[in-house]
Amino acid sequence: MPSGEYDPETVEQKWQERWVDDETYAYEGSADDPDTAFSIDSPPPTVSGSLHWGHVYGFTLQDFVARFNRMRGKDVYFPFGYDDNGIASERLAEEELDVRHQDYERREFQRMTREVCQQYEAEFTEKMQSLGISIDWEQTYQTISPEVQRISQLSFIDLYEQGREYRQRAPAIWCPECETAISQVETEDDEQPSHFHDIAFEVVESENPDVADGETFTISTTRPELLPACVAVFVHPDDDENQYLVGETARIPLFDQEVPIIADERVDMETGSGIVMCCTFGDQTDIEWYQAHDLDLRIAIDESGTLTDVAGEYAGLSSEEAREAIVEDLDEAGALLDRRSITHTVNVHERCGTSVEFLVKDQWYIELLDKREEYLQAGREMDWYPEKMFTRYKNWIEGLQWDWAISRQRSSGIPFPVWYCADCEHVVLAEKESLPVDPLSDEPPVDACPECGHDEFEPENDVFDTWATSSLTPLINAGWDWDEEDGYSFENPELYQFDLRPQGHDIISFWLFHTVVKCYEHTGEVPFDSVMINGMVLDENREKMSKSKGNVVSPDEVVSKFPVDAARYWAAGSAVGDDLPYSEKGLRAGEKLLRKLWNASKLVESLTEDAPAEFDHDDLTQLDRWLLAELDQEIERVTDLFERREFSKARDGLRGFFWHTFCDDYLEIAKQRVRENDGDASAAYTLDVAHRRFLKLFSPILAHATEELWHDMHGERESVHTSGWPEPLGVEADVDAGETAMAVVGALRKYKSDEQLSMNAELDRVDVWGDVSGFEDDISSVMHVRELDTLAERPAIESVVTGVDLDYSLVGPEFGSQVSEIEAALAEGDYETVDGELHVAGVELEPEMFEIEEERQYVGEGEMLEADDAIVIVHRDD
RNA sequence: GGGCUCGUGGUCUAGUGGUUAUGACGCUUCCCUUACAAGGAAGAGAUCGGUGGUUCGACUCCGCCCGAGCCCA
Repeated sequence: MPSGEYDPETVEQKWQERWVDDETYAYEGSADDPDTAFSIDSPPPTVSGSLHWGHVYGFTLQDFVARFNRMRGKDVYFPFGYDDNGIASERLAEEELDVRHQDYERREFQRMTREVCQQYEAEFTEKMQSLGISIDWEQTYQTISPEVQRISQLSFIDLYEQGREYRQRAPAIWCPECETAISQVETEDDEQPSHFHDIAFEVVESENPDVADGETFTISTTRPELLPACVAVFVHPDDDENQYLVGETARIPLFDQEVPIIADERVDMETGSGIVMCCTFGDQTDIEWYQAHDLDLRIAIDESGTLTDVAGEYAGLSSEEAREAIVEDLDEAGALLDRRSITHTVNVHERCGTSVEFLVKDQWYIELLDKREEYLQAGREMDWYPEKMFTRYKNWIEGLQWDWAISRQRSSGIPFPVWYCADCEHVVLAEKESLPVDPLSDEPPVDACPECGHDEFEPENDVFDTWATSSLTPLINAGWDWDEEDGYSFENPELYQFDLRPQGHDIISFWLFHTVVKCYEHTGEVPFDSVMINGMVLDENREKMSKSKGNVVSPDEVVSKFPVDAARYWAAGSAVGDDLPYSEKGLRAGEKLLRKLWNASKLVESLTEDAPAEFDHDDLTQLDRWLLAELDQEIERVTDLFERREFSKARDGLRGFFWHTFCDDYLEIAKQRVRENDGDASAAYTLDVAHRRFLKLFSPILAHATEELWHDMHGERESVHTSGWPEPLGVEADVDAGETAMAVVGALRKYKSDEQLSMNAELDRVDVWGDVSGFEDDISSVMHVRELDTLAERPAIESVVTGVDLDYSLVGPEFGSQVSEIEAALAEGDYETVDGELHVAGVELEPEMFEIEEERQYVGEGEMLEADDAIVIVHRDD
């Protein structure tokens, strides 16, 4: 029995433990029908350190969907993945064990990483459970596990066999610090101080009379160390001043290679001298030029950022050392015209902040560009919550310029299951049944090259980009595998396609997109029925939380200060897809609702001790039927909103209905009826029924408090979360009369408030004109009216016409530009009504087009109140 | 530089071509009413970022400008 004050700390922890112990949220898996299963594929969070708001918010929104669907009778599959296949966990293991991954065999190091991650996984599990997320803890996976490695390698082989993958020597974005290739999306811009160097280039002797012997021109560069890599010089076609150079040949100072001077629109005329050198490779444009003009390759910088033999005497220097040396020598040679400090934007690796290089490497690619239209169509087939987020997916695909590079030159990660013939470079794949393999430790499946018969093989050193694995979570969750008999198939085919994919809006472009591509190619089916995009959690001032700003509020901190249910209430407060600002006010509002629910429940409990379990709905009083009918409407509304994932509206509407209609209007009356009418079976029954229904409706959001009350008050064994969503009862009621009655009560409350009377002050006599039939006693009892009469006749009032109110939605289309004339005439009072029609400004308006506004003045005894359509007259004897 | 999103009382927020623009928090006044004063009742407070246009009518649609954010260059 609920008593005293609500104690969320005890209650929440109790239920969190019991839900896990009882496996309340276990996926039954007995149904084969995909319509009965409701499957969720959450992007697994990186397991290193602590849970942040992005996780909490995203998972809480998913939990609303999961709980709602579970209540609706769905068999919900809500798994959890730990992403520990990546640099973060690698670093974690190295730190924790004080080792270097290079010192271990890849497989051995991964085993060690798995062990280190276990404790972090346990911590994550505990935190997720302490947030009351209804995850099935029997359904978990680690992205570093051998099972997931097997799926990743199967995925590679499947795509290779479908001809969707290729290996190419191609420019790769390279981080010299991490010594790995990275993808375009792993780079970011950074403003850095640098120097602009004006360098004189000599024009090679020419037949052209416009070019003087020994003529020079100036190029400006921030990277003089790339001079040995220079393969061309570019001039903008609109650059009249320098146009005479086009077609000539330039000689590079210090290095003396001769390069063509070419016109191209990609030159930025505003920067430096407007003449620019093109190197292998300084930036993205250099690559474009290399491809467009079929230029030479002069690779002057290697993987570690060291200069190569191409740089002659500078070979072996780091690029910084080489820069200083070259600048010095240029100066000596008289070719350095100027050197000045600037800040400019450079491309850096987002993880370490090092400026990236462009290298030419052998890389594996997944082909994307040829199927852009198909992937766009796949995106269209999913339901987007909110719909507008589809645009981001669309823009991303339309802007794609590169296929997807999946090679990473790292020593740890999931290896490519590939060997190459040492002689002819023929690709040898691992056998599918033997996966996972590591070519560095395992032998290839053939003794001799099927192509040339050579018997030596080179293992592929590279590992997969982590996205190549992260994009497989639907396949991991549904148990995708291969065997001789069935080929590729699912262990749990009913889960695929997944009903819900949650995703932060910042990573739609790669995580979601890549997942759609991979799964679509493997199964021929779009992996998700719907995508739900969550916004970012901002601080109280709507600014992004960041460690450098010091405005980070941790979830732990909040949950230790506020009930989890209050945090869930707050999380339901933004439209899906919008950012969610951290808000103590929001949390306190949640706490208030919990308190209200608790206190109201205490009262309901005290009133329903003798409530009958059954009661013929036709025999309920008007008021009780009215409440249940209103509740029916609310159920329909809330159901619809939950289906559309408009949690904020569902929350606010339900809160308002519970607080005002149920507590303020109904409960105030019902408590007196039960107390005064010896238990009042009709009211007690209604309270009991309504209260159960409220708990169900609130349960997806206020998961803990509703569970506590459900068990405590209604003695149920089963969890409220599996008790079934309420269906409308279909109770017949005079809803209009009920609403009029509530308006009358409201008018009387206002009267008492205005007259500074207490709410339980007695009123001698009240006359009501208006249909409140069946509610008379309810009004009298709650407002303490001694004698309540309903008037057959409208009380004598003087009506003063104050104006005419037009229905513009009818008048506008009908009369168009005459509307302003009509309005002017009405304002003048220049109109008359004839047989219900309004004659004004030379036109006649039908009765439905207007309403005569009247102010009513009561001239009889007592005081007149207006309550919607009803009129209330209060008589006081004093 | 390009794309997308968003600017509504002091703060947060609903809303959409057509009455008096929703609600919450805060504020003011009143009320201790045996579930809850962390409650209840009432009230004040907004020319809907700015500016042009379309329209009989714009918070809503369109253009431009200003401001904030995200993604991509």
